[in-house]
Amino acid sequence: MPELPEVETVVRGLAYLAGRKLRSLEIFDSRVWFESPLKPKSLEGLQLLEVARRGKYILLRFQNNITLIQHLRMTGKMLDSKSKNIPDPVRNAIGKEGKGLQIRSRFSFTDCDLLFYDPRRFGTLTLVSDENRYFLEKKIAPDPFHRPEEAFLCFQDGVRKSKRPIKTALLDQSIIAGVGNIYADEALFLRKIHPQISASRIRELKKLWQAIIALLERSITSGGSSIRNYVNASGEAGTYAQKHLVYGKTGEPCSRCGALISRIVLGGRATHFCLSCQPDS
DNA sequence: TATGGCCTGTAC
DNA sequence: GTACAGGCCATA
Repeated sequence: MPELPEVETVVRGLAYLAGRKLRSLEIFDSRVWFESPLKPKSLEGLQLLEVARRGKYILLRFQNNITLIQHLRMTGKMLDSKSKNIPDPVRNAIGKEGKGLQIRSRFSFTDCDLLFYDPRRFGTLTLVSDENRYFLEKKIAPDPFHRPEEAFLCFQDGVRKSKRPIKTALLDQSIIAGVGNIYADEALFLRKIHPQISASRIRELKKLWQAIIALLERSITSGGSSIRNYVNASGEAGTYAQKHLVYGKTGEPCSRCGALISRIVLGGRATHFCLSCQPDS
């Protein structure tokens, strides 16, 4: 499920689109467009200037200060219709969009088509003329890679004043943008922090921050986690899932001490940790 | 601050 | 059949 490294991989995979003109944007499922203040037509004929990212959001920046903000949520994918290894359901649905199939939207550029494929329909497209206002309203923290100093201060502030379990705080995008369930569990394991400890009690926040950054960087290098159905724009899978130490390892021996990995539910999310390495106090 | 709902494919 | 996957939001 796309967290920051997976989204970054997608963004890099879409960089080749910069400079092209968008002929049309078709929305086949109005659900993905529900919160957009501008109409798809306002993009027609505009040049795509760059593909960027903030946290888990993909930013398609067009002329006239118009930005298409995309969130893949759980199962969203951006696929080039000409790519050879796109999933069969997508290939079979090309040309039949909007007939109950899972292609939710199509971007027609001057010489290629991008398909927004999203079986679970959680993903969103939002067209705005003021990017900053959008993120301000959503309370999304600064991006940890693009604005590291501000992002750390925001993280420090948010963690210090939250009494929620630290795991829950790490999933809060107003505290740190881009961390999801996988990297939250992995980061807490690396720092030997029990996921249920109150956020405000965590010391050495700089070390936790650095562990998260290092983790995200390593995953980006591997092209993302590719757990379940995540793929990049060409339909290729990342390899970082092979390096997970606790996520999805319930009942397996801890790579550090051999104790069995535990699973609890926190904030409604599966949480994996080593009780021996991450003591409860 | 905690919970349920949104969704549908996949694994048991 | 049923449980589960989880990012985010609305609601209490």
